Amino acid sequence: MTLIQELKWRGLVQDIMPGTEDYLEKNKIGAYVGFDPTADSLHIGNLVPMTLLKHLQNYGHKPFALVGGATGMIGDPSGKSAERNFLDETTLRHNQACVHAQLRSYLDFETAVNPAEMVNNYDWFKEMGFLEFLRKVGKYITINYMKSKDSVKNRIESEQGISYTEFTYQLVQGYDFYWLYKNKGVTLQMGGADQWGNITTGTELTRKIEGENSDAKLYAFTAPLVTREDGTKFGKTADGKNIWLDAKRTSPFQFYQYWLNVSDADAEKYIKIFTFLPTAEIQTIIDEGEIDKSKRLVHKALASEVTRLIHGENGLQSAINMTAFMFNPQIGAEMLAGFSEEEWESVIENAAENDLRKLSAETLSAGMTLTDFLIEIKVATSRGNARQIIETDKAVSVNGVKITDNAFSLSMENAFYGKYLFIQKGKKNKLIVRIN
RNA sequence: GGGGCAAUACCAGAGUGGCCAAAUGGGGCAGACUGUAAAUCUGCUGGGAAACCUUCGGUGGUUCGAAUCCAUCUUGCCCCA
Repeated sequence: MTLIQELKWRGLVQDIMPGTEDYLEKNKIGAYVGFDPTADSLHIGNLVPMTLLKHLQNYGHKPFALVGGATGMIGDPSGKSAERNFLDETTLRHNQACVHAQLRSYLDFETAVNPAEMVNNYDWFKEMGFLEFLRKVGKYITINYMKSKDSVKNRIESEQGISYTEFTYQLVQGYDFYWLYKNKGVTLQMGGADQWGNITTGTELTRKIEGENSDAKLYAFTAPLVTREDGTKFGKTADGKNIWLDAKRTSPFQFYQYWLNVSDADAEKYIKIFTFLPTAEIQTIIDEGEIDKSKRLVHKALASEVTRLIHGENGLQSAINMTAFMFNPQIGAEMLAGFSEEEWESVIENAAENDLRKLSAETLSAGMTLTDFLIEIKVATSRGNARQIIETDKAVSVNGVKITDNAFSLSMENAFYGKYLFIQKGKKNKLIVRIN
């Protein structure tokens, strides 16, 4: 199987420039994707481009990760309906450094043959003046060409229009490709499907600058945008929060759970896209999963593999331990009572922030009703809501014991070691309250 | 500049003087089933233990009583010039 054949099988190819497949088979080349430094952590929406780079590297090509220090200062109009705000340079610099660090643990920057390399387009744009840009870049591309790109066309036709700055974005990104070609020998650009327009501007620009007769030929392909079967946006929790790669923002446990909870169809799709398991092995897992759906083999393989890729073996182990704790059907009063202080602490260490609450000892030792307690730890939004979940839904358990009386009184007596309370609301919401 | 229409809870959208905390659908939460699924079914979904209080774009009226009527303002849509 050629690299492109495999990537197609995995569902990672949308548009591809003619000749790319052959080219990648016959040469060892440099390939790049760009990352927007809009936050100080990447999120799983960035995982596809990262995956592409890693596949390329595994196949012997040299991956370049471009951090868009310059482009990030402008804003890509692709997929955006409104003009974006600028980021200031300090923030941008900080974000770049963080993104850089995350990529270091994902790609191999150390290997002798084809180490990954990090570049920042701010480095070649910071010295360039406006006149130079117009002469070097703007001269080669017609407005007509630029206008025809979907990202631009949509915005021109929309009421709010598009600023000159965002309109020019594609030239800036296009020049990146040219620059990397000239200075780093990069001949392939990849990205999400929404990047196709910007990418082709780059190949077009290079051809124009180098002249039609030169042998300058750049290649490109894009990956489809990843969707979710349930219609929600990929990479976001139900309440719209991003799933980050930074363990401080999204714990390995939450990360693992995200993958474990995707639909059956998505699990089969994602295991191909996001893991590096050999194709034959993936097929086996899918086939075996089909035999007994309840085992959720595909989900587990997907969640484990991806968590290991991002958080390492330790992160995965912590996620699995935490999962075992939080979703153990046996978990009840007896089991909780058997926990040592060390075990509680280790659970707390692995827990996601969402699953932890803090409460002062004074508040609790004064004694409080379950109703007030639930409001205090933000499990209930009001007293009415608290009564609803306690008495009507009968959904609340304290330390593994179901409580259906909203006047139930809590005090220090209830806390294990005077420090820990375990609260469940329904089947899926479990949290640990740490008294301090 | 002139004329018409609209604004309702998280969203969509009924309600056009009291029976309206406001139909219905979606979403959300919980329960049954299950695989920590999907589909389906059930309950709940402004606050308060309750009396009752706050809510139907803003303000001010009419009325025993207004989301509903009147005036005015704001915003949005449409038509004419």
